[in-house]
Amino acid sequence: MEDHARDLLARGITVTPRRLQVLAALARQSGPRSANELHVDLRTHGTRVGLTTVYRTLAVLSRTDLVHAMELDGETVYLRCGERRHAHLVCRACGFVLHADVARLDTPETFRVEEVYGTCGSCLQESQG
Amino acid sequence: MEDHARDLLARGITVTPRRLQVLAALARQSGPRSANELHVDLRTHGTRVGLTTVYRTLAVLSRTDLVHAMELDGETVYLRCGERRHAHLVCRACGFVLHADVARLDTPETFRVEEVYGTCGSCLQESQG
DNA sequence: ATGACTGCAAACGATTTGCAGAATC
DNA sequence: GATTCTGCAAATCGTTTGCAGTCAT
Repeated sequence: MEDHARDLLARGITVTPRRLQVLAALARQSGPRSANELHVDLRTHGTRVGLTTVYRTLAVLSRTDLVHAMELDGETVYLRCGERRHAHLVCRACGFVLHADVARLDTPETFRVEEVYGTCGSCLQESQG
Repeated sequence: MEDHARDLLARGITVTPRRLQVLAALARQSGPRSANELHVDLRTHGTRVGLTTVYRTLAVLSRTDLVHAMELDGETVYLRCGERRHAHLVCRACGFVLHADVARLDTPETFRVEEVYGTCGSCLQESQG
């Protein structure tokens, strides 16, 4: 909890109860979640907050490296991550996100990788091998 | 034009004027386009067609390797590509799509790459170097 | 005739915005 | 007291669906 406050301060972001609550909600998740899912989680955990505020808070947090926003099945999902620069490998089949150190891909032109979408090993095997 | 018909047949898809027209519209583009942009292009080129049909036709085509659908800025964009298996490197800054042969990325688990989102070389330089 | 293809208008669902009230420094 | 944060309701926008008509086999 206090860690979250420190994280916000370190990035020059005003600390508010909402932001701490949203960070806490994100920390409870095992994978990326949509604004709506986080909203439900927050209310379940006794935080009365509007969906609009959840969106707005996530927007603020996503501008930092604390939270990463990505697209999955046509909706934006958010993942708590922070730490050193890394790329996300997102499996479209199961939604699992792997943090990888592949920050650059050497191709004809250098390309900085942010997210990689595809199918993870387990799902590849399941589907056919 | 005839090529398009052959491509459809080869994939067991009924050949209809609409599908040929949409494939032709895609062939005119230099990069990925949204359903709406393609709709405008079609009407501009004298094809009276409804937006709904454009969506439906793109959905059919996207189920094959002829057309690849991807997400850019919250909307689905479509790219004519076909040919051998390849991954798409999509630059979020300029929308440029690079076809790459990076079909597999060796990470802790094997992962089949479909799209890679990030920033291309030119945009990286522009923003800071 | 039968099943696929098309269009329009309406429905949908995720996200954003306008505005007024509450909280914070 | 000014600025930021918050919530509700309404608006937005891409996309999908219901339904009735058309086309092709």
